Amino acid sequence: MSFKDVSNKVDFVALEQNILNFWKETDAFNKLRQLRASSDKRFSFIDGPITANNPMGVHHAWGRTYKDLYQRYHAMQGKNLRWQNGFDCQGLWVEVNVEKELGFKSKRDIEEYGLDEFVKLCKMRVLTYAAVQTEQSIRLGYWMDWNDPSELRRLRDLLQENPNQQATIQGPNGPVTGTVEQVVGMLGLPEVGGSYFTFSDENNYMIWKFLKTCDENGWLYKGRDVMPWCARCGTGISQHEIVTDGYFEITHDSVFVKFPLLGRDNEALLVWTTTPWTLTSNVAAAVGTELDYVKVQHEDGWVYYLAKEAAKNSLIGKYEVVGELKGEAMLGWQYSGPFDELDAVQKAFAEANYTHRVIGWKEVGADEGTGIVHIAPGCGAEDFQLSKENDLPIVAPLDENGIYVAGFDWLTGRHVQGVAEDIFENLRGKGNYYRKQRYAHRYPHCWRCGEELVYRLVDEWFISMGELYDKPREEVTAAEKAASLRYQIMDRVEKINWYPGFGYDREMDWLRNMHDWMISKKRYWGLALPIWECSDCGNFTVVGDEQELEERAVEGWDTFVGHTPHRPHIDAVKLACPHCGGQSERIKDVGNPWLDAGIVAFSTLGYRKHHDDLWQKWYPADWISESFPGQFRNWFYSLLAQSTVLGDEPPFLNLFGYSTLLAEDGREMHKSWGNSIEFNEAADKMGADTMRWLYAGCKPEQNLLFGFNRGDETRRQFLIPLWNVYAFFVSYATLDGWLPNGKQSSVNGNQLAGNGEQSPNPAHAQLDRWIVERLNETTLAVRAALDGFDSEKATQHLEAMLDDLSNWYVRRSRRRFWKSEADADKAAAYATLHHVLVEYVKLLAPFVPFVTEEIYQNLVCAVDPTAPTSVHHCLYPEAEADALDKRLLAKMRLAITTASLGRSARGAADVKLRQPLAKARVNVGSQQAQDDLQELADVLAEEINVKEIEVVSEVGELVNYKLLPNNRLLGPRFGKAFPQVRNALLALDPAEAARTLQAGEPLLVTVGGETVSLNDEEVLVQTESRGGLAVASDKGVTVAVDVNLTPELVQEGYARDLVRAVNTMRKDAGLEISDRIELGYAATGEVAEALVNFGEYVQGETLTAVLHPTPLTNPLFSQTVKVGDADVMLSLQKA
RNA sequence: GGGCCUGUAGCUCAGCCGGUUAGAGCGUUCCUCUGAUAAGGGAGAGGUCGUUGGUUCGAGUCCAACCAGGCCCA
Repeated sequence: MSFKDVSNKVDFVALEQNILNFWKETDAFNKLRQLRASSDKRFSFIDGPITANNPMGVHHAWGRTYKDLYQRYHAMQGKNLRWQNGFDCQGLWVEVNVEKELGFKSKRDIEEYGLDEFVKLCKMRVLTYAAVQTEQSIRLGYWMDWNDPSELRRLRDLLQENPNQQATIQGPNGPVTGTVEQVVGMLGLPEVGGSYFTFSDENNYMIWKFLKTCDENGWLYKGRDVMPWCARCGTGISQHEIVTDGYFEITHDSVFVKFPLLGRDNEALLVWTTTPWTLTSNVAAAVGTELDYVKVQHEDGWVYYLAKEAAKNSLIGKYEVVGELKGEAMLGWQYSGPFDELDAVQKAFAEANYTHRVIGWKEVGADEGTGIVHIAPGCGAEDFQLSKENDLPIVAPLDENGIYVAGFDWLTGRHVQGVAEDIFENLRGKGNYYRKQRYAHRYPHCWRCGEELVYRLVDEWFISMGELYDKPREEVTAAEKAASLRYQIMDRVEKINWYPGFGYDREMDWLRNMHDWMISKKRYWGLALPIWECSDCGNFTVVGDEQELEERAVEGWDTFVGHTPHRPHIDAVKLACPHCGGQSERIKDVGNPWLDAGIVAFSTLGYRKHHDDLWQKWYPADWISESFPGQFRNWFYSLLAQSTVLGDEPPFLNLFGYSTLLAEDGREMHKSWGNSIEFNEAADKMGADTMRWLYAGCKPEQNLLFGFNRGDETRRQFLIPLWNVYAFFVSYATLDGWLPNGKQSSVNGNQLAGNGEQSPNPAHAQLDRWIVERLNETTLAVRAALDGFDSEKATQHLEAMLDDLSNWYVRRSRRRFWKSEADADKAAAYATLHHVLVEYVKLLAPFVPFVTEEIYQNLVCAVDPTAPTSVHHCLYPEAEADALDKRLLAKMRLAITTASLGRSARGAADVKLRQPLAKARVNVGSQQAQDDLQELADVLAEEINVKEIEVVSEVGELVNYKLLPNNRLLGPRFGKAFPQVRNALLALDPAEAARTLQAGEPLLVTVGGETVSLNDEEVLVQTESRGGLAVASDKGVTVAVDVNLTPELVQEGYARDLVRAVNTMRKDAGLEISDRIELGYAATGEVAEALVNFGEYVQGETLTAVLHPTPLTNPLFSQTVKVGDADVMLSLQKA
């Protein structure tokens, strides 16, 4: 048994591939599940489903790093987990892509193609990308209960062949059989295992149950509203979906139009609109009742009315103001509309017995347009609202494809996009046209296909969110709350911890502002809304599950049975109307996809069938995590809303959110901008561990700038130093045949004396104890950070630990590993470094699962067959906070600071570190610190390369003393008199005052005739270097080095230069670290003397068996190097 | 229009309950160390802390207004 050799050159990407194979071969993930399955400690995580519609991106990898990190962390605490990933499957996202693949332009294409086949293609696309995303997630090192990707592809192919053929898949408790369609509909069920899919029967039927409950509470209704509408997708876009991404700045032709007033010759309202197509549906003109209007006589012969402030920007040509009036005076004025000749207009007006008139509206302003607003209740949300308040008729011009319906004469059959010019022409012909104007504004677009949205009058289905009461929340009564879902959700939000905290405010803000939830979509691929509407009486009824459907079906059940609850098969089922007995048909709409995602806290836990053993056990989730943007109104909201309807507990207890991933240039990633990085590319070039460490270490609430430069930096800063420490350990341990637990291989027969963990050298024993204390300190800090979902802080502690391990512990201990004697000191060094590395790697395992597995396999498994087979099966290290040796930690920190200052002081004097110096003087404030430094003097001497360290309480000529008031104490004590105290203090002689305070006596100063006493805590005594040469100070420590060189010191410096040169030559000559050499040289003067006086030292440091004062005759390697001012010829060969 | 967030070095960001001379990383210049080093260390240059007021003995930090940018909602 021995450690595997480790190269200090490492290819992390290749390493990760090996580890992936290792996990696969050893079935490491399933072993972990088994190890934890019977634990009564649990960590319940519910995955927010990823849309299985495209390969995943590096932004998904960010989120998945958090998900994997915290799941692994909790698994390492012995907890049982669910390990279930989720795929979001239904909705327009998928439809749009399938349409694109088929080259479809409109909904009609889909209907002609056939719903059955279209829906099948949607399912197939989901399976395709679920397989891809599964593979990518595995590559990231994300441990989940993954489906075999090839099995998903097999199901997809079978589905394509024939959905009705029989298929069998292996579940955890045996095979599951059914038609392919049925089997696909069962994915994610407990008896099938693997990821959940929101297109599953269980997910859909669970939503039915939810909707039925809503209906029973009276919260489900059909509403008529004017909504943003995508004419291409043929569907309404709900408030939840209008995201700012959908708003683009574009320029439209806006138009000024005359509305001639009835009974006033050549007098007209001047009206402005940015949507000329809506003029066909004009019903009223709105004015601000308090706004000032003017009547102007224009040179064109017309008299116009418009807002006073708007006149200058609206009118062209010469005009004269002939009157002023308030908007209120215009109320009720009648005018002839711009398209009164259209049948649709005449019919609507006749039915309502109405003529165009002026109404008042408080929102009207004069900043834009003319201060008279064209109102078309069939074409605008606010217009529609006004029509209800003012009892106006409605003219709705567009069908669902954006085509003018019958009754609009020459416009009928034309598409809304592209009629603007013809409308202008028509208005010109009728004399209503005034002028047009290019107008740039932010206009909503379809978030999926990019088409400009229009506003259209539609029937849609809504869940009522309840009234928003005009009073503080705490005053809302129980009865009011019972009637308002909004407030019930808010109560759940209170019970949740939001990370970061502003998440709470965002969610509450959304809940206060949200409208009723529009849940219908006039599309094909999605939840079949379980609403059956009677064609006779118009009443609707909601079906709560598949049994109820079967019981109530009066027709079409045979057509449907055996299929998943999707269109078109579900549409075949007819029910009897419970009100009139007539026939009810399912409404054609499908559901909003956030219903699909929001129900998973119930559907994936078998709420309907495994209520006690699964749902009770895992609900609510301990933790969920998603990217912030959008989710407050989407997933977080839908989870909350649905769980509130169905139960009393919040669906999750802790929510962790993170921001948006951007490219390294700070912009969004776009393929066309060339700044986009695909996940596979990042994994292949950067490596998963690098990516994960980068993600884990960033600030989640801030946007993350991601790219290869940052990846390189991360690798360089963390992974490579980690690897170097590991490679260092293994190369020396192998050389010495050292094994943990006192085991000893006989690789080279170099027996280590003693198995004890304690070095007989007190300084070394202390160093060993220190690094173990640092490990314990880090363990406590990392646990605390991760318990609060703060991986950023955790990585900071872990990086600081590695820095101490690499740049202090190993550097300070190197010689213990080099030396040829195998003694107890060396054994202690090995035992300590091995222990610290192994435990440190366990701390790191949830963050960087690959490299830690590699190191663990070698440091532990290679030499201990009884150890857990994977680092991820281990328990997370623990430490006792009370047992920490804080004294030791502070002491070593002081030494590290002091050494750093020593190097800095040398740098200031421009004396390189290899040149030994006679003395360094160190000053620190407290007696304790002085004692500590005295004890560590040998260490410091070596670090700073001086012969002697003198710890002094004063460094007189080297530093200036400076007195500063301790503002924190003296500010509050003296208040307004503080500046006087401060001045009095500054007037004292600093050196003398310092001596007084150091003697433990108070400092007396006179302020305004009064003597006040200041103690040593109230006055800060600082030393600062005087004039800088060879002195450095920081944090109350001052180090001064003596730069006087004696000939002997110079020679010793030369000797060290020579050692360095020879060792570089050894390396260049390709020698092993342990090879012994003969060394020849040609040198004169001081260098030659150095080689005589320090020959033994040079030989020892370079493993030189024989030193020849002449060049070798047949050297393996030779070189001339510069030492001091002289050239020295060096040659070496193997001894 | 309302709400939230941000503004600190060339870039990315720290900066606690207000308290001493505002820090780090990257980049850059110079120096240095290295038989674990694709590393590491030291130093230099680089700042009207968005602007203007206010509170205070004292403001990067608290308050107000404004400017600029972002997000959310109208």
